[in-house]
Amino acid sequence: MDLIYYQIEEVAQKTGLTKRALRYYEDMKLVTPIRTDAGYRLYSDDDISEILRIRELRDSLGFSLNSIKESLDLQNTLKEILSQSNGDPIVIKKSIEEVEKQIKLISEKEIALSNVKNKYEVVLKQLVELLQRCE
Amino acid sequence: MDLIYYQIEEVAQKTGLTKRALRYYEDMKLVTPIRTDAGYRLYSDDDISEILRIRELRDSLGFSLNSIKESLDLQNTLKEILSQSNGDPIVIKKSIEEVEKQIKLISEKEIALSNVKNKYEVVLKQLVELLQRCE
DNA sequence: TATAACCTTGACGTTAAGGTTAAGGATGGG
DNA sequence: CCCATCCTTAACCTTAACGTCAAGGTTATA
Repeated sequence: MDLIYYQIEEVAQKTGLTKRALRYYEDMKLVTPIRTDAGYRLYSDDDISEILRIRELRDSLGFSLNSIKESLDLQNTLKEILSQSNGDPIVIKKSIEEVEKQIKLISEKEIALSNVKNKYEVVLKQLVELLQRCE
Repeated sequence: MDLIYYQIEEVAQKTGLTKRALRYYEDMKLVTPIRTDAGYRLYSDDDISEILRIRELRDSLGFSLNSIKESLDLQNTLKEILSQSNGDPIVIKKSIEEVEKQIKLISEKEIALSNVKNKYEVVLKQLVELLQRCE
């Protein structure tokens, strides 16, 4: 079974990004589709799910493309480390620290988010009560 | 007891923003410190906590200053609505919808965040195991 | 009263993340 | 073979969120 590839226009539709953004992401080395002999970009399904993950990080979490790249790079080195079933303990410890730092960062964001959410939920409750008294 | 006011430099230190950013936020009408006769900005403690909230929204959640402004404006109109103990039911219903929309948006972000966090936690666990086997 | 250390408003520069337009090659159908 | 419809790179434009002077007013201190 050979792989299916998509041209840029189709990928744009599938991911909700523009063609310009897809090309820009390639410049940033966030995705690297293969090319036809004529130079056309060909995206695999893996490329597309990668792009969707990037989109989620960008849209939902407001990460910059640079920090997204760092995050993806980190995940790749982690994969490498984990694939070799025994590696340098020093490298592993460093990676653990890195990952813990990321998790901590995310936890902070989670707290900030839930604060904002709580605030809105309090107001929502008050509004609903007010509406009931009005009717 | 009269209020305490701070000049811009001190506010910059207290909030971790630059003076330029503070002036820019005033241009954006995110904060409006009072002025001395000579035109110096004077920030109150309330101004400072407002600025800290803005910072949190910007840093942790990646909101644009525009959407932060919209959010703050919404909260102000909500306060007004809630202060008048009976208002126009139509207005109230609209506000409820607005708030529900915001909460939904935040929930989406929360899910996205926890997905990313989970991914990292799985990797972290694997790394810790790998380290133990190495030692 | 002079001088340093604040503050002010411009005004132009910068970076990220694309939008837009131009000029030209590839490809598929009639 | 030709035309429409894809694709390519290159180059310049745009917006947000400031950074960075520059020129000048204010205030505290020696």
